[in-house]
Amino acid sequence: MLLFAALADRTRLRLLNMMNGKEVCVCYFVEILGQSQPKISRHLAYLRRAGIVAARREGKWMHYKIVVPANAGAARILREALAVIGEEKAMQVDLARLGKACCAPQRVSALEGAPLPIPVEAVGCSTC
Amino acid sequence: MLLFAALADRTRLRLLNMMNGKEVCVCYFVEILGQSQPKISRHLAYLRRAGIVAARREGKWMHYKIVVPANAGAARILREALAVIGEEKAMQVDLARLGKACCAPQRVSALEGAPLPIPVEAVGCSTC
DNA sequence: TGGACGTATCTGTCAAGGCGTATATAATCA
DNA sequence: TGATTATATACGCCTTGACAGATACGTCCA
Repeated sequence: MLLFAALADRTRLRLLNMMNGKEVCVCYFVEILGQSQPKISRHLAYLRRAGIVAARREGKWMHYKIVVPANAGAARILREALAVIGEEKAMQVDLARLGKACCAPQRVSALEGAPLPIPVEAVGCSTC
Repeated sequence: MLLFAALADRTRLRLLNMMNGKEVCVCYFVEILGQSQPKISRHLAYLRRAGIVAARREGKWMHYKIVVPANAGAARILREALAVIGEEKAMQVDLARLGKACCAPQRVSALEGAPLPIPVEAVGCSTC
């Protein structure tokens, strides 16, 4: 299953966790994860090829969000995976840092002028 | 996550599906899946390294069964994955062929004298 | 004790994918 | 139009894992 391969990488799991319930600009991923921009971009491309995320351009910014797989089984697996990884401490730290950066993007030089994440309905429960 | 990598291969999913609720002898895997014995053995070794299955020797036969991962999240994912793949037609065909072979192992020359699978409690729901 | 049988592992080959670096593309701004 | 910014892709290197084929290991039986 292509979905399992997509989930078998820690960076991709962190990206998906940050996208759970939000459509997020790439620049936040780069800033919060502290990893190179090409690396982030490649992993997002992988998730896009796997049909797990969708991209939307807004001027020079790209926003990514999770899309529910057409296959019902894959959707169940993805939901469960998001719920499980969301329980992990490190993932919650990512979300906290994302929330902080969004509250004051001008404080992070790399994020000046960056568009805020946009809430979407969550695929996996992010609060349980 | 190591679990996702273990699930990202069709042969391993078929093996897990056949082990769902049963402890099964390697010879059945080779016979039902129609794949080479070394290939089956390698995938079983992979699953064993990933902590998803356990092996037990009985004379010259080896039996494999699923073990619930210590990590609660991993256990949830595995359970969901087993339930989802169990809905797939091809997986049900595998189970049907396994059931048939077990009813009359002497009919399949390769399985003469092979020990029957032993029921264990299922990790994923195999009937829904 | 030496086959025979069931299973595991080794070897070599190949493709996929992860990474850093460099560069290309797309949109904006001066 | 040219510079700047945000993001994507190309390239080369390296590791992992999938496979086939050969072989080793463990157990049983004659």
